[in-house]
Parts: sequence; structure tokens; C-alpha cells
Amino acid sequence: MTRAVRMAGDRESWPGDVLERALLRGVRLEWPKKEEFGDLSTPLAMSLAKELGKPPRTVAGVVLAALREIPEAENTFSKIEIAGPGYINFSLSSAYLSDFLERCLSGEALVPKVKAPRRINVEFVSANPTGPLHVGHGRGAAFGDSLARLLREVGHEVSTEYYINDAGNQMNMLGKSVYLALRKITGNESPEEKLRLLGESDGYRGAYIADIAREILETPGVMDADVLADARDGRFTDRVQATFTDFSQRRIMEGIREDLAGFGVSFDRYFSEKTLHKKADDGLSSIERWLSLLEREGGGSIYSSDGALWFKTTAMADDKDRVLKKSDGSYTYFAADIAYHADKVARGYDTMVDVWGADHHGYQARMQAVAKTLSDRAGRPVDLKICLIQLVSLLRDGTAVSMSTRAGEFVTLREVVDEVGVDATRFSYLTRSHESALEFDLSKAKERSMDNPVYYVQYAHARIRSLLAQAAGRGVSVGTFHAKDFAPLTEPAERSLIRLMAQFSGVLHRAAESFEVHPLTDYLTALAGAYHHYYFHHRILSSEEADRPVMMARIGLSTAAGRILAAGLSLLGVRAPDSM
RNA sequence: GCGCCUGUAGCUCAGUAGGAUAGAGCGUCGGACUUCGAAUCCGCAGGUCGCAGGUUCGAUUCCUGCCAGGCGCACCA
Repeated sequence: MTRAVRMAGDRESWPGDVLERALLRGVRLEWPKKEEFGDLSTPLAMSLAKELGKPPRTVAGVVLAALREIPEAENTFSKIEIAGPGYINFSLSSAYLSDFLERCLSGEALVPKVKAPRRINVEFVSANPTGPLHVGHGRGAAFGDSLARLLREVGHEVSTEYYINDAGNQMNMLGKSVYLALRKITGNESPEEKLRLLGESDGYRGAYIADIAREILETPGVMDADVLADARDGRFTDRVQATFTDFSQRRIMEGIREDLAGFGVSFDRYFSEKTLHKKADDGLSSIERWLSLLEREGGGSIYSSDGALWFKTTAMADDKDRVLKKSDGSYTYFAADIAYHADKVARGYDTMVDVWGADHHGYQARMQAVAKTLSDRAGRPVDLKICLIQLVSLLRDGTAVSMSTRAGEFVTLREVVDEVGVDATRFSYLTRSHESALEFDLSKAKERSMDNPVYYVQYAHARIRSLLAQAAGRGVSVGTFHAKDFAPLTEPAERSLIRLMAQFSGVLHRAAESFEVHPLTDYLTALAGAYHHYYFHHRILSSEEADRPVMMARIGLSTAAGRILAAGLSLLGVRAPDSM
């Protein structure tokens, strides 16, 4: 295409700068909405026409003439035509489509790799270990995990990471909450003690807090006898604080890992914030080391004022600069975040993806400022891509399920997964763009209806597997397929199906480029629909000898479609069942 | 007050770096199982793309201003 545009440009002596600018933008290929417009389409001539000051259809005509002289174009397209206001529409030739099917079945990778693979770190969930994961975390988990799989699939080098906020007051409060729960269980609850430890705060009050306290009391050996004795008697020593905090956090983190594992999500690395605060042999913590390094080499982004240390986040459109080290000498959460991201850059990533809850959007500007500084210092481009996951509201039979975080009465991810299953939960989370709020209706998610397309897609796959099993049962032996075997596929429904299948890798690449996963979910639903339609209208298995070539071609087509469905579902972390 | 996200069919949402007659599912209504899985298929109806301007040959898409909903604006974590 690029070549054709160049040829056309030479021939018509179009201004070179206009041409190069257009080519730099890239020749955009779209999938036309209607099949009558072909399989691929480009509005290129229309944008070119604007700059050239010529009618779009004329420009398209010149490009088309040049295209016809290119042999590859001749082979891959059966028809190229100008339509509408100046689109150039391409219809894929049956030879191309047959080759495509052969490749699908040959065991070759379905998806070509990107030319310039990047080293990408995807950080997601990163929930504080102060309680179990709730449905909002679940959406982030499904998104981050599938995004990572997607990025990997298109050829990037991807690793995933969970940042554990295990430092700071929240952790102490967790320890205190469990301690107080234990006091309550042993019949020693006292408002004075609570006020002394937590002040006005309520602390953490979910049932899981009492569970942990009960475990400490009832399971011999989980806690040092001296510490337990102190706790029972109401001596809240530093050691009690440390032991309770540590134990509670470990328990909760174990629970989180279990919930994630049950949800099909695992991480390459869990990164503890605590390690950033810990003093090394040289007496400096990681935070201190990074901050002083950036103070020297960060291009003036860090400065002192009013007895505190600041980061110049206004450089990146933040409202005001942010404090790193408070005048009392302690570090803010933001300081740890800087050290953490600096560490990621030092580990060689060139793209950092941060998946956050939408309520953190106010932090974007400051983190982008940090990324800019880190990138400049590293002397290479390092991108920070922040994906904000919008709210999930839970419904049951159309009415909101109340979720009061304060009282710890939120619906956990585990409860949802137990109720509706991993597949339906993950698929539902991924049917919408992550930046629009999601309504998750528990009763609908359980239904096996089109309100819940996961079953629709899985059913298409199961249908295909069952068909193939049926074929095998009838003694149909399936060998290796060659492009020519697909010549009998002449039905419009077959062509529509293949045309859609051929979009698979394009959908993945485009989704990966925009760091989205819901286009894949939509695509799979459409592909399943195309297969169901085809299957309903055309008989595949036949015992007539004369039908054998058609049958074999259809079996090949079905196998290929099944493979694409399975590949897509696996990226979503959803099973592709053989039967259901 | 400032900032971010959202506003498209009765409902839930898509809509590809401005492009062809704005799409899908659910829901409503009406059809299709003696043959490979009816968890399926086929059809009908349903729209001032929040409102008003602007840029453009062309705007759901870009810009400005309103309106509505959600979220966020700490030397908290």
C-alpha cells in the first residue's frame, strides 16, 4: 500500500512533504462494517485529497491504478475498488483465505509478533493487605492479568507484579484491630483501650479480623506464648504490636494469593513496600538512596523547601508540587512510589503499566512527572501507562447490593467467584471498557443466557469439539490440510466466518497497542455468533462419498475456528470446554 | 472552586488516531428441533448519539460553553 502511494505520488508529482506526512501517519486499514464493502478498507485517499486539494475519488483512482501493478496485491485481493466518498476497498481472494486456513491448522502461531518487542512490566491489584479482595480488585485482577497475557501474545516481554503496601500506619492499625478483636473474644473488651490504641478511628472491623484473632487463640503455636500471654492480659507492648501486625498481614496476604490463584491470576513477583524502607548495610534505605540520587541527577525535579523535600510534579500538569519527606523526617507514600518505579526502570523495563482503581486518578499527573524524570535520567524512553479501572457496582436481580467498606461489609471477590464461577466472572469483567463503570448483576452472571455471553462463546467451542468428536466416531480421519482442500467452501456464511477469523491477530494487536482487552471479548462474541449461524444453516458431517471434499473442508474450517476461540478465551483466562 | 471518567435503542454497552445507511446483546412481539448439541438460529419493532455553538467536503468521534451522574483534590496511606 505504501509502495502504491509512493508510485502514485511520483506519477502525479504530488508534493513530497504531503506524501511523506501521510505515510508517516501510516496507512490505516479498517474492517468495513458491511461485507459488501470488502474485507479491508482505507480512507487514505480522503485524507490525502484534503491536503492535495483534489477530489478524493480522483486520488483514490490514481492509488488504485498503482496498486494494480503490484503483484502481491494481485494475489491477495480478488477485488479492489473505490466506493462511497473515496474509500479504497479490498476483498481478500479465496486463495488468500485458503492459505490463511492452512496456516491456522498447521500449528504455526496464529498471531505474528510485533516488530519491536518491548520489556513491559504490568503492575496490578496491589491491594493493601488489610483485608480480602473485593469485587473492584477483581476487575483490576482480570484486566491486568489478561492485558499481560495479551501483550505477551503479541510478542512483548512481559512480567507481572503486585506491589504490597505493607508499610505505614495502616499495617499497625491492622495489628491493633486484630489485637482488639482478640480482647473482645476473651471477654476483655474496653472502650478505653480502644480509644487509646486507635483514637477516633474504628480500625478494621470485618469478620475476617475476628477470624484471625480466633485463629491466634485457638491454634497452638501460631504465636509465641509470651506474646500471646501479654495480649490476653492486655499488655499491648511493641512486641505485641509487631507480632500481631506481622501475623495478620501474612494471613491476609495468603488469603489474597489464594483468591487470586482461584481466579486464575498469578504474579511473577510480589514487591514489598517494606523493603524500600529497610536500611541496607550502608545505613540507607532504598527510598533514601533513590531520592538522593534523583536530587543530584533528576534535573532539578527534587528540591527542599519549608523543611521538607518536594518533587516538582507541576512540571507534568499537577496542581501543586508534592511532598516526599515531611518536616518531621518521615517519608510519604509518594516517596516510596518513586523508589519503586525507579527500581522498575533500573530493572530495565521500557514500559511500566500501572493498573489503578479510578479513585486514584488524582495521582496520575504526579506519577507521570516521576516517569518523565526517571526516563530522562535513564537516557532512554520509558513509558508509564496508567490504566484506571472504573467502579464496579454489584446488583442482584437488578437492585444494588450494598457495600459499606467502612463496616467491612463489602462483597469479596471470592464470594462472587464461588457464586457465579471464574469463567463468567472474568468474562463479565472484561466485556466493557475498563474506563467505563460496570454493572455486575450476580443473578444475570449466573444465567446461561445471552445476557451473559461467556456461555455463548464457550458453547460455540464445545459445539465444535463435539462435532469433531462425532466425526472421529464415524471414522472420519483427518489428516493434514492444504490450502487447496478449502476450495469447496463457497457458501457466503463460510466466507463471512473466515473473514472474521482472519481479523483475530489484528484485533489482538490493536488491543495491545491501546492497552485494552475488551475488544477481544467483543470479537470472540462475534466470532462465536458467526460460527453458530454457519453451523445452524449448513450441515457439516455427511456419509455420502460425493460430499466428502465439502465435509473435509468444513471440518477443517470448524477446527480452525475452534482454535481461534480457544486461543482467545485463554487470553481472557476463561476455559474453552469440550462439552458443557 | 479545580481536575479526571461517563452520558449512544426500554436496559447493559460497542463504535477502530473525523468518514459509507450509527451497531450488538438483553428485553418486547412473531417464527424454526424425526438429521452434526435449541446454552442455538431467523424475523419485526425500537435512535433529536445529554443540550447549544464552532472547526471540516464530512463530527457519535476534535474544540468551546452549559446540563446530569460518578470519582478525586493532605507534609494520609
